Amino acid sequence: MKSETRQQEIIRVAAKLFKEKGYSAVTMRDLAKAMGIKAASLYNHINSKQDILNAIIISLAEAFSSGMKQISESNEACIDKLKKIIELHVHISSKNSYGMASLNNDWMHLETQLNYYKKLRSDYENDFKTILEDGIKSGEIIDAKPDVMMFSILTTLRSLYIWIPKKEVINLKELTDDLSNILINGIAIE
Amino acid sequence: MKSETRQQEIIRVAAKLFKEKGYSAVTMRDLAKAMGIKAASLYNHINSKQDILNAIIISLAEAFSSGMKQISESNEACIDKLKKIIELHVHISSKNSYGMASLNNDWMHLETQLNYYKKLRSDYENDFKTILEDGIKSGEIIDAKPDVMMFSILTTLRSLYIWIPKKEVINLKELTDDLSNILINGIAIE
DNA sequence: CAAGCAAACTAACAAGTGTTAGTTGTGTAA
DNA sequence: TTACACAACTAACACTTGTTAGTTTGCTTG
Repeated sequence: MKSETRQQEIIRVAAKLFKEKGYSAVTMRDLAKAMGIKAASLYNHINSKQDILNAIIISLAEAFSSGMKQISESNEACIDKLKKIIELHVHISSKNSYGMASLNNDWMHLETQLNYYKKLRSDYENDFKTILEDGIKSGEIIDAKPDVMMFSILTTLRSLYIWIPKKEVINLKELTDDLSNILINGIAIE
Repeated sequence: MKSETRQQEIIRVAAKLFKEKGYSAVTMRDLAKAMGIKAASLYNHINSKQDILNAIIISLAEAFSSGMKQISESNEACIDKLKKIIELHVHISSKNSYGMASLNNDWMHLETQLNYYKKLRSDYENDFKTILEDGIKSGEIIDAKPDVMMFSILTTLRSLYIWIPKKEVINLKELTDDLSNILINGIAIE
């Protein structure tokens, strides 16, 4: 059990601050104070503020990509794939709710990695839409506009990072099931 | 037909910039350039950068509050109230998608108005939850956790500002109906 | 003990920040 | 013509920003 390096610690604390105020509003002096050191000392462990953002966002984006790859390549029914996607979001968002804030709100401040991030995101969305389209063809889901369905489900999942930490106790399996039920079957009786 | 004042124009252009990069990353010189003037000239029309943010956010938050007041005080069925809420979000988000970005992402940069904003938001969410609870009691909607249902619906509605401008052409009535159907009845067959 | 190294420090920089003061030009009303 | 308000300007301010250079501290290992 190797413990966290100082660099990982800085990135973790940075993600927390970025969630509260956004990347641009957090200064290196803010981050240093939260770490209990001086701003200049941060540079013994990281190369730049920008690199911190890269580390936070890209690792998360890649986690979603590889999760989606596994799901989309499986032979499960469309509805089951959707449940797996919900599970993926709940899982990642609960483990790293701070980083998820940057992924959602600060991706536009990426520089060298911006195009890579955009590619990962659009691939993800295309896979998602394909799953829905397959479900419509196979008669598993209603014949509504796939992009409206995707928008509705995906924005809910993308906002989990705001909501999960607000719950005092949280049973992730239960949350996944509740969300699956609501997102897939709706909230109306009949 | 009184046309836009210079102040309103500045606020409108600011909202557009805030949507792209967030409040903190937009400088007064950025805003001035977008207006075709020098930064100092902005102060002939506005008091401070902070005041611009206040103007954008508070007017929107109040629009939602008064919309919700009308809906929650009506005698309609719960499901119909929900449809009205969806309509409210579609309507405001389509009219002011730039400002909605600030409302969602930059509210924490409010200063004097922060507590007022938070009050409006929590009142709004309480009214929303009450509508859901009433719907459960009256047997209109399923007996699932009201906060999970609210989270799911509300985060979708709060993200409309990202999505609406991406559609080339958009029929707002159609979008409202599609969203109502998906959010209320789900996407599964049966 | 000596050497080495990781990780903190102080001091400083050049650039960028929101904002103010005072000035200039332009169109309109007296 | 004069007067005046409006809306732009230039110049500057005090402060904050990310980052670098060079130095010190204290542990670990030969």
